[in-house]
Amino acid sequence: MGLTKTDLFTKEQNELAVLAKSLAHPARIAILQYLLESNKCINGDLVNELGLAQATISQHLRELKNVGLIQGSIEGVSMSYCINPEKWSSIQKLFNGMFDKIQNCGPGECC
Amino acid sequence: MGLTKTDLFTKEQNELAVLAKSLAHPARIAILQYLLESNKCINGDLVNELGLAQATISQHLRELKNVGLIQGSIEGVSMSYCINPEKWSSIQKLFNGMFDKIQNCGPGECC
DNA sequence: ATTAACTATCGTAATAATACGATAAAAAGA
DNA sequence: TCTTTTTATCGTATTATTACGATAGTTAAT
Repeated sequence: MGLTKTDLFTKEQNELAVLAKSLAHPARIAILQYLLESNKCINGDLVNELGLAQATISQHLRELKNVGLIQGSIEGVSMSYCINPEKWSSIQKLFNGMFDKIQNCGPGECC
Repeated sequence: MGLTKTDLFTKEQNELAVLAKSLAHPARIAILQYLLESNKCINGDLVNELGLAQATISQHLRELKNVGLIQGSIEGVSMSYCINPEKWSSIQKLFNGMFDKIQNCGPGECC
């Protein structure tokens, strides 16, 4: 046990969950917000900004990169990260596709 | 270690992360989608629908209830759950507040 | 009063996530 | 070449999540 039973769910449900998980930590939210403000950032910036250890920041950056929300390119001795605009737009559509499904209830239909 | 350092982040960052975490499991996505379709549901419906044990479903329902995304009312012997429309709308605004912050980059500004 | 139906909680095993020190690796500059 | 700067990865301790059986509690029906 303790293992998510992925095969019980649809592809969309798993995809939404994986993307939500990538946002499910305040450090990763902070990284994304920093990127949205500055357009690019390097690991070292974030170490100063967030107050977490360099190894921890690198780990969070990798998770965001794994789901495709950010991308990185080598810039001399450092690494430049930025938002992947296509993926960013697609995650927004995916979430809103769910959010928009709300319907108002008839009498006695809701709780 | 292993403990998220909540105090390093803003209230908004922590709030976004907590809400994202509540969506970070396919079973909870499935529960919400089922609620969006049917307007209400009971634990037993979901046990049949999802194929997880009753105790597991109940645990997921509790997490969604804890963040306020759903609410429940007693209906005879069973429990009727439904989406909390106010919270649903507020989470959508919160996420879109972040999603919408993307800006297009000038030349050489991105990676 | 007993039974049936349904849900919540407890206890617990298995797995995942978080954080960081230590170390490796790669590029730039002295 | 050697040092400096920067990032990634490994190893690991701690905490959190997931899943489920067992059990208790509640309401409705018999």
